[in-house]
Amino acid sequence: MDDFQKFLTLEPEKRERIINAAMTEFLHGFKKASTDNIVREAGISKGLLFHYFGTKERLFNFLIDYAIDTVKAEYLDLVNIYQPDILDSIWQSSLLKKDLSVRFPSIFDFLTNSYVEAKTGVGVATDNLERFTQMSDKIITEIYAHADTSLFRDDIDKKAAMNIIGWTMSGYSHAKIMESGENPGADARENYDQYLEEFEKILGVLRQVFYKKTKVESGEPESINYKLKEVTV
Amino acid sequence: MDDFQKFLTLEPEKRERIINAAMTEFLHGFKKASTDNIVREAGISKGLLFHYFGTKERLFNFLIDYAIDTVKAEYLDLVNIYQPDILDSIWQSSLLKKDLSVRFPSIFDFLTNSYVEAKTGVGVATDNLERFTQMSDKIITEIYAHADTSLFRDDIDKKAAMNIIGWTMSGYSHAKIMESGENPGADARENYDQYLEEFEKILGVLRQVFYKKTKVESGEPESINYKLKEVTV
DNA sequence: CAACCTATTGACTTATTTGGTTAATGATAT
DNA sequence: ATATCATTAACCAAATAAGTCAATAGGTTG
Repeated sequence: MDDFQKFLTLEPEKRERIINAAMTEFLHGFKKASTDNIVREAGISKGLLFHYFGTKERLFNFLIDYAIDTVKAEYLDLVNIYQPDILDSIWQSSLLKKDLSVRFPSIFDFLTNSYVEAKTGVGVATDNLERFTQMSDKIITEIYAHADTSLFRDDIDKKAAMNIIGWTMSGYSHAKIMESGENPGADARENYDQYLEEFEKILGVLRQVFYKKTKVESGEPESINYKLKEVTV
Repeated sequence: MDDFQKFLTLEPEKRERIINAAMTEFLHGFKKASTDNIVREAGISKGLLFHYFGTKERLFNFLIDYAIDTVKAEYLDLVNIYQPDILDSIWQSSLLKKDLSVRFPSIFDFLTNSYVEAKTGVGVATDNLERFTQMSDKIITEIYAHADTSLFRDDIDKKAAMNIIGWTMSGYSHAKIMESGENPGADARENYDQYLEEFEKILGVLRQVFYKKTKVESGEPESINYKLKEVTV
């Protein structure tokens, strides 16, 4: 809404350093966040932060809008909701999410926590968050609605199967993020190959147990005929 | 270690109200926790809190020890690590965890976050947390070590299968906790039946896809021959 | 070099919050 | 009544809060 022109024309590295410092500090609630911590973490002076944003509240509202716009543009809009293979669909969205998390490590948690706080605590920027959450939910719903359930074995509960797949993916991401959080510094890109490799194996097992058997006659069970969408990695 | 006798002989309801208020407030870190918030949430005066615990730091250390002892006595010690059926094992531990979470809603997060903070932040009570975490890890390891992998289908990666099962369980719990958090008040016990029902269905699907087919000739695939351990519900 | 402009600093202010204290009060049993 | 206990709420000095502003750094133009 307002003009944060001066801030937005900063060199991207500095800009995102400030954004990440602020989002991370706001993770534990608006009130508990300290502007002193933000500027220390971002490596800028306090005057500069208030030069750009005026007040702590305007900074917070800017972050909400920025996070929403970013997640929309670089995640929600890129998800292919018409992908009939739910495993491919979730795999693709996990990749997108991971890419975004590398640039903005706190962005998803920031939005989630802010939404929870907005609903329970003091009134901060509720409208945009409410709309955004509804939009996110709708996209997830659509992904599941467009899933081709005929790919699944006939004898299993399809809803339960899709839930299990979803929880497995988020559980795996969560475990991996936890793990990488222990040794910071050159971690993300370093372990990324191993990460993808493991992830694909998990995916293969899910495919193996939930999908109908393909009519491939090759003896190796490893080689299953599917192609993963190539996404910016 | 120290004598918190006076506090521990309080009426249980008041005692646990204070403990829960404090654990919840400490969720976002030792420094950011405010004793004023704790006493307001617990419904006691500030003088009383400091009468019992002396300093904020002693309160925190007490909470760490209390949480560790409680989780050990009411969770870790009750888990049957010799249960060969990993699905039963995880199901049982999920029930125990849920029971403990009803009494102390923040206890697991409190320990997890405090451990993370202890390793990265200022030095607070690192020793006990380190030992406790190692003990927890060891038990999880033992559960998986005692799992009878011959129950699994021969053609799937057993490690991957067990990971998927674990993530599914934690993912389901997490989703349910989120959901129940939205409408507080008489929620836990109310939705508990439905919760168990859904949970059992999920469990059934996992059993269906990961386990070897049992030689039951009954046409209905719903009726699978297993018995869940009865745990205090 | 001088003049100018914008980006940036960090010491500063004022108000609130912090952890912690203490004198007074309420309650209970002898 | 009195002694003993738990409990309170006002209080304190120190720290921290958000926000300000005069001064400076750095670059561009003349």
